[in-house]
Amino acid sequence: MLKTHTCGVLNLTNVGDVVTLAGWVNRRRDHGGLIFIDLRDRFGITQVTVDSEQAPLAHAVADQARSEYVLQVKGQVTARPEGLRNPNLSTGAIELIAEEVVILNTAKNPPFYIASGMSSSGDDVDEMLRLKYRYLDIRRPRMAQNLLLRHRIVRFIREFFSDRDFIEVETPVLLKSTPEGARDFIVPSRLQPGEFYALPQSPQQLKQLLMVAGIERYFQIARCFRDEDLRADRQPEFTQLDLEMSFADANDICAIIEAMLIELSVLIAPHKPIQTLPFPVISYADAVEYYGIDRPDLRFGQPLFNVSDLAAASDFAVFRKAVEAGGLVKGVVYPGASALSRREIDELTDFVKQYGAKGLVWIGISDEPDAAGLFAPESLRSQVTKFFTPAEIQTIFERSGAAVGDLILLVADRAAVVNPCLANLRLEIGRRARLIDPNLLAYCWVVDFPLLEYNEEEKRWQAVHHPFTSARDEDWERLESDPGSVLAKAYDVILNGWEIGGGSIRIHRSDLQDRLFARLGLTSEQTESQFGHLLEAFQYGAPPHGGIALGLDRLVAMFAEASTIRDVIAFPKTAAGTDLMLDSPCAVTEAQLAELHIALRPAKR
RNA sequence: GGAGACGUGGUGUAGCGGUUAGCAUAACGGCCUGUCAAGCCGUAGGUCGCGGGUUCAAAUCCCGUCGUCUCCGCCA
Repeated sequence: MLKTHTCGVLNLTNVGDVVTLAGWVNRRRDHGGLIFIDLRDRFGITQVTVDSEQAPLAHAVADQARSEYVLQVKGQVTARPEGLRNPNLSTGAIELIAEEVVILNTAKNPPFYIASGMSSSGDDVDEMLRLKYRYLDIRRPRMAQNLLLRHRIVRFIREFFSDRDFIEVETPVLLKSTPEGARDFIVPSRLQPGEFYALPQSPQQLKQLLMVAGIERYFQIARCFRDEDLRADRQPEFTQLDLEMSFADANDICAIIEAMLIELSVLIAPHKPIQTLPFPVISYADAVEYYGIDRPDLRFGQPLFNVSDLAAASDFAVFRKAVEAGGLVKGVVYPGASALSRREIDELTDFVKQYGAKGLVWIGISDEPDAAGLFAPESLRSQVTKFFTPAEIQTIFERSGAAVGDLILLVADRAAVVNPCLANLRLEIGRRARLIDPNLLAYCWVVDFPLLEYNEEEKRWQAVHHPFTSARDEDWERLESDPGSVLAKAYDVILNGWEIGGGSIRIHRSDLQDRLFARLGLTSEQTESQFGHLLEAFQYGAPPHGGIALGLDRLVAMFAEASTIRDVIAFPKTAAGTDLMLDSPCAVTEAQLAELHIALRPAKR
C-alpha cells in the first residue's frame, strides 16, 4: 500500500510515529515558508504541515500542489501546540510534519467545490453538473456518506436474514415479458431472431418457484426495472430487498420485517425515535377514510373528516350535487390558520386544483360559539357560510375537531379526487404549520387491501397488487359474485408517508390461481403462454407461501434524509431517463442492429 | 402525453427595457512560518442555454426549442 494509515485515524496515541498518508488535497493554506495541506481520503482529513526550513525538498513539492492533487506524504505524527488544535477534525489534535511529499497525480480545477464547507451558503451545485461529474460528486462528503450508509444497511439486511436461515439466491436479469403491471424494458435476442427478453419488474414469479423448489426462506438484494416515467422516488432501475417464505402467514412475514426494521432503525439512526411500537396496523379502508391515501404519514395528526351526509341535505348546491353524483365531501383542519391571508388561501386552492379539485371551501373559526354551540356570523370567516344553517356549521365544526383559531378546509368531488386532494393538502398543512418532527420514524402497516379494482378504460377487473396475491379465505366465495368486495392477504409497510414495501400471501393452488386469472379476463391460452410454468409448478406440491419486497432506495433515502433517491444511488438517471455522465442511452451501429435482426422505425422527434 | 419552476464568468448568485452586466467564491501571479472557509495585494475569466420576434434599444418582453428539476397522468 502507498499509505500506512488512513487520513481519519491518527490521534495523540500516534505521536512520534513515522507514517505515510496518501489522499487528495482538500485545501491548501500557503503561508510562504510554511504550507498547510488538508489531506483527505475516504476516512477523514489530516493536516499536513510542510516547513521550508525543516524539509526544503518537501516544501518545494507542496508548493506545486493544488486542490484535488493526489499526494503521498511521509512524516512524523506530532501533537499540535496547545490552542492550535482543530476540534472539528477527528485528527485535529495532531498534524503530520512532512518529510517527503510526492505528487502521485495532478488534477484539473474541478467544475464544482468538492472540499466540505465550500458551499456554506447552503446552496448546492446544480444537479445536472453533479450527475455529469458524478465521480467528483461522490468525492464530496454528502454523497460519500450516503453510499456508506447504504452499504451499512445492505450489510445489516444480509446478516439479519442470513442469521434467520434465509439464503440469498440470484435470479436472472434476462427474463420474460409479462403483460400485467408496469411497462417492461425489453432486450432483443441475437440467437432467437425476432424474440425478446424482458428485464424483471421484480423477481416475483422466480421467488415463488424457489418456494416450490423447497428453498423455504429466500431473500435477495435484487435490481428491478420498470420502464415508466420517473419521479424523485422512482428510477427506471431500482433495488428491492426481495423476500419469500414458505409455511408462513401474513403475521409471520410482517413480524420478521418489523423486527428487522426496528433493529435497523436502532442501528442506523439511534437518535431517531420510532413513534409507535409495535407498528400500528391500519386497514386500507381506514387509511383512505382518515388520510385519503394508502400510505399515511402518521408523524402528525389532522385526520380527514367526512361531512357527505350533511352536504347531501344542505342548500349548498356544489356540495349537494357532488354527493348526489356519488361523490364525497371531506375536509381537513389547518390549525391556527383562521386569519390566513386571502393570498395564502388562494395558494391552497391552487394547490388542491393540481390534484383535480375544482375548488376549496374554507371556514375560519375566529371566535367561540355561544352556549348552544352555535356560531355568530362574525365568529366565522368563510365564502360559504350563507349557504349553511347554524346547525350545519355546528356539525361541520364538531366533525372536524377544529378549535377556535383554526381554518377548516373542505373539498367536494368524486372520491377519486377528494381523497388524493385532501391527502396532499394534509401534508401541505403539516409542512406549513411545521407539525412534522423530522426526527420521528412513524412506521405502520396498511392491510386489508381490495384484491381487485375495476379498470374503466379496459372494462375489466385487474389485480391491485399482482395476480398471484391470495384473497382472504372467507372472501374467495365472492370472487365471481362481488369481486369489488374481496379483500386480499396483502400488506404494505409505510414509513413517514413513504411506501417502503409491500407484499402478500400468494395463491399456491393452481385451481384458485386459474379462478383468479379467469376473473381477470385472461383466456386459458393467455395464462398458459404467460404463466404456464407457474401453474404447472403449483401442481408439484407447492407449499403455502408469501413474501414482501422493500424499496431499498427509498429506505436508505429516508435514513439519509434525502429528498430524492438519486442521492442514495451512485449513478442515477435524470427525469428523462438519461445518464449525463455516460451520455446514455445512445444510438448503436447498423451492424449491431443487423445482428439483432432489428430495423428502426423513423424517429418521431 | 400534460402543467409549473429554473437556465447570467469554473461554481453560487444580483440585475427583470437603456448598467462599462454587479457580488461572493474558485482559478492564476505576488507577499507572508501557525493556518484550518488563512490573510493582504494584483490579474484574468461572460456571444446572459440556443433560435426567432417586438423595440430606436433585449440578460430583461413575446414565441419556439434544448436541458435540468417538481408534480399530474403512468407506475406498487
